[in-house]
Amino acid sequence: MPPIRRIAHLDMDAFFASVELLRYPQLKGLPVVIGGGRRKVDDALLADHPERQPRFIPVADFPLLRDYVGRGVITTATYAARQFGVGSAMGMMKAAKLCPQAIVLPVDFDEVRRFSRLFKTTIADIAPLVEDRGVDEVYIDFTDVPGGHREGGRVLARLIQRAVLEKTGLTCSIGIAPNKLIAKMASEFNKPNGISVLYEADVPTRIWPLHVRKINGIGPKAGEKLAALNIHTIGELAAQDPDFLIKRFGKSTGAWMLEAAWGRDNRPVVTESEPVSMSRETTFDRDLHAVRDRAELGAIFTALCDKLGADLQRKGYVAKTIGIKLRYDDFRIATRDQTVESYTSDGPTIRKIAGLCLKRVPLSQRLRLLGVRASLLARQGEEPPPASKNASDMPVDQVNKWPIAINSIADKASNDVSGQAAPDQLF
DNA sequence: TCTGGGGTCCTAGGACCC
DNA sequence: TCTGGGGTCCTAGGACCC
Repeated sequence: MPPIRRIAHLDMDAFFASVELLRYPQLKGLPVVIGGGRRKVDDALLADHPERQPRFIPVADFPLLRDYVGRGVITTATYAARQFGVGSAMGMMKAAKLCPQAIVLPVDFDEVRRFSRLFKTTIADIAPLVEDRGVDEVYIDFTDVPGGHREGGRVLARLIQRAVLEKTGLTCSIGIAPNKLIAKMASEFNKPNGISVLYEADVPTRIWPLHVRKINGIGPKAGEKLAALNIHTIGELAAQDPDFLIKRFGKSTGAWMLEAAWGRDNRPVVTESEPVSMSRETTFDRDLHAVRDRAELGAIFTALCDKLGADLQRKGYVAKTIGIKLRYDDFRIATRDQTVESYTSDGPTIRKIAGLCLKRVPLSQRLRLLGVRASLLARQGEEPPPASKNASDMPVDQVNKWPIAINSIADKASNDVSGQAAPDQLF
């Protein structure tokens, strides 16, 4: 019989905000939100205080949420700000209404990534099986780590918390359970700077009372659908008949939901994985029109393609499928993909292919966001040989003669903006 | 005055091949 | 000639996560 698994989920506490508090300790305990603008707030602050260090800048000099203008969402809020109902993914303007006195700082991605690497290597030095789950979270397999089972994993978790705090000055919360699914839920039980240990037998008492939305994988849509079926808690979900769930959610989702509700999950902790896609996208300061703002859009488009190419090259990948993503002013999303014969990581080539994608999408409506995506990736120098001969394997310059759709859609778009150039000529 | 940017995975339909 | 599977590749959209 295999030994019981002990899987930990570690979540850094208010990560982005905590990183800023290291730089500005005078803000500790105050409502602070991170997010929004691309403005160099810090540069401006330091310019006003040339002789002083960040930690001596008076609190009164920091920008407030009430004065914030522009688009964007909250990335992280300090616990003091959360008291006011402000939280991750909330629009800045809505947050400003709830907590106008909060201090707002932009995300410093370089700094966040530096601390992310630091806390992850610190953990890996103690327990080597670490799975990356984004910038501020990891799963850790305690099962085969010496001492990993003591007090159900609590001893090792404490050791890791101490090491992370020593190396980074940051706190984290850890849940330890028989699998990733429960560990993820458990890590939220004692936030911040907490540890919680769960066993299989704890599922009915600790997990079943929770709302179904606490299951990692049940989002707004599934949550709503379950609510409409009068299923609110995980325990209520666990009591359902499998056929009932399968009938309403499909074979795989329905079956998975029931397994999840019973706390069953045998996914391994995976330390290495290859990227599936890379992308760059940007939301404009104001909605742009394909024709009327063509120069601005064209420049943004080229810059996105160049950045994507640079990303691919820096990471040593090439791509065979290039795609675009638009978000219209009404928030609808359109995507177009094109797979070409040869792999590329060249900005201008990406731009050429993405330009063809753009011709296949309606452009009469204002745009809020433009994005470029590379997929079907291969490591540079290890590209698999071409497989078959078909239309989508044509060389890039021949793809210009793409037989359908281009003209019909371009015509439609140009009709909508009569008297002006057809959008497809702009890119 | 709504709603960022970077991802993964799944579904479903059509083309094409055997 | 008709019918019918299965498998793979590609594309578009959508749910979900951090």
